[in-house]
Amino acid sequence: MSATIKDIRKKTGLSLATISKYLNGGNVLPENREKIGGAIKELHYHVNDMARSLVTSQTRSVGMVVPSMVSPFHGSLIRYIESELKQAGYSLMVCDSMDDAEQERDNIEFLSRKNVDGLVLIPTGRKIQDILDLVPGRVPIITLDVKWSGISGVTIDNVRAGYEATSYLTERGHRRIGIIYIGKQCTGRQRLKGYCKALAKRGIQREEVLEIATDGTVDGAYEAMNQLLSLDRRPTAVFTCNHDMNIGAVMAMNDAGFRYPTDLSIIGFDDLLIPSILNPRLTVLEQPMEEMGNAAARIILEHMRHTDPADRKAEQHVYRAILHEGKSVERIDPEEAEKNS
Amino acid sequence: MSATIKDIRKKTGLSLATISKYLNGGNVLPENREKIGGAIKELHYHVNDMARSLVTSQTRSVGMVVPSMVSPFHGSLIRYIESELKQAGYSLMVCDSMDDAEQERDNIEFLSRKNVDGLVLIPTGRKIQDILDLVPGRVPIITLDVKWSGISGVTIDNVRAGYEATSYLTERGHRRIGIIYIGKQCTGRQRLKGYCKALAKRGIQREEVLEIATDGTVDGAYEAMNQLLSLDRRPTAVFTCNHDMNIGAVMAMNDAGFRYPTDLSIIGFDDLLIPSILNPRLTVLEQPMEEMGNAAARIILEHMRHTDPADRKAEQHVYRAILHEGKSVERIDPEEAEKNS
DNA sequence: CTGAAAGCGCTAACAT
DNA sequence: ATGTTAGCGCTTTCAG
Repeated sequence: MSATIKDIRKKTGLSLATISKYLNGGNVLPENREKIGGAIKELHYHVNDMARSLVTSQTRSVGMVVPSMVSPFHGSLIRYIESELKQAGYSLMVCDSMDDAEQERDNIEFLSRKNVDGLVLIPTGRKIQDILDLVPGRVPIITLDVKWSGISGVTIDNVRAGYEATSYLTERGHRRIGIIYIGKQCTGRQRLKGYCKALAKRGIQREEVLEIATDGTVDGAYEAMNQLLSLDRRPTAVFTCNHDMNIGAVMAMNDAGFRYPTDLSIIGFDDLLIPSILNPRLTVLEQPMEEMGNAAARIILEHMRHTDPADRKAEQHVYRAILHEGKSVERIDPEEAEKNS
Repeated sequence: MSATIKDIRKKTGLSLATISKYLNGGNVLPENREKIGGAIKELHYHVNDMARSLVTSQTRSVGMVVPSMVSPFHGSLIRYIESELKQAGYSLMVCDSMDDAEQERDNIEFLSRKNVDGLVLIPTGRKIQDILDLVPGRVPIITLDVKWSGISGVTIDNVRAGYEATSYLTERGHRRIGIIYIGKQCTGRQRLKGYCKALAKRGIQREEVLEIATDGTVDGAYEAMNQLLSLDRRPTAVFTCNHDMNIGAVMAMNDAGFRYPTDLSIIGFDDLLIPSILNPRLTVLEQPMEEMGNAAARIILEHMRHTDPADRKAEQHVYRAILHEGKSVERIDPEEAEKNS
């Protein structure tokens, strides 16, 4: 039905090799180029990717595994990656892990079996090696949002982000500051680290009850926020460490009848619709989604160009989150707050 | 490197044909089944999809085109579709059209060229035929959210949803009701139709200034809401017809200093985090995302099973949106409202 | 039920 | 620069 290179051979009298070369950007005489180009137009010829795949062992597709497609944070990254890959002729196969490590494993295995040429992972927090074992060594893997040593990845400087968010609060008089972070992931733990650094700088003692590790989901943060709100000595401010957790935390406040910034200040993460739909607007650390997505695409493309894994040098791209000020943080008098608590 | 059926032939002494049959569920003697099964385990054999594709002309992948990956409405549908397809051994290639008809066209073309076995579209509103011409006739297409005649699809009863949303408002005394809908899409226009029906039932005159057609984006709804808010005779309630438009409308209210439900009542669409993070909670029509996603997956799988397009009968699956009550609609006195306007 | 053989459409040596 | 040829790994007639 569809034309093949044999049809082009018939039309041009040239050999399959020459036509193949033309198709793959090799050296072909100008006059022959023209002949072939003409035949291609005339016959509406398109390379048959399946045949090409069989011989090259490449599918020109990359797989992507995300914890949850419903989160605009992931959706947004997918968008930019997909767009870049498409331009390079690569398609993107996505798999949703439903915030479940088991599923994540299966997804990676599934995509490997689908012969993707590369893999972009936004890990849920699982160990590196478990995953690497699932994927043939020739298939490059990169991570997004999370950093895995020895593997290329795109992240922000999470310690810094945590530090800046927390400093923003301490500068406004807050001393009892809650944090809701992802415990099983370096990203979350680094944001916590930044938080600790900011406290230390002000000479504020850490308090375990104020630091709540969750799984990073809306529900997890909902419970975490409730926990903080039910404390005898409530924090005057809370730092939520990702997009979905902003949501859970705000929902918990709504349900418990607390209002920000009057009852409690809040600073969140990621500027994707949520902060700006809220009233008052949420103050957040905004990640450069487009840059991160584009970078991820470029890195995986680069790695896929090197068929020999030895030629692929792991590189970390570290971006910076920018504080986007809303009206969710109140300036308070530290001593006053201490008395009231 | 990886084992092939030839290796299995060597191990079992059986012919390629028999092994292939085994792989594809044909009739093979029990003892031979066992032999082959054993060899497969021993050699860690996996079918090479690329080789299989070349001869069957099937890639076991389906393409999906969405207006925007950032919207949880689309993300959510993708999630459920992907999950069902994966179970059936199909991968999902997604493309984001960035709310642009040009891009949508390119995406469909791109996926066709990637030899997807089927296509799931959430159209932005473009004409049917333009798109059908881009895709080989053998590739089944279905739509989601939007209904295209002659093509299978999954939707909700939009007229009914529009009617119920609007009736909910009229029953609470509202007579001047604004609507922000998608103009270029049947989905939006049907919700408008339901709106009109509900007005008519109450004997309320339609007013053009209250009916604003937009492109369905956050920004579009933002402007639309501003337009409504600046009217001399403002509506007492507004109906926003999809997830992203809820956001735009609420943002506009926030920015203009209006509060719901006191200054204005609002009823929205889709229950995906936004309604419940808002305070007061948004009253919305909730679509059964999981059912819709699953249905879409089942339909496209069914269509792909029939290699002859003639065997595929177009079917519409119509679900129902359920009103999920929040606190964004105020009960008012119609006559009082009339006097004040 | 099994085997032999042809071929899907393309790439990549290798020779010219 | 171009042509010849041999596969890539699998499915699928067609005989037996």
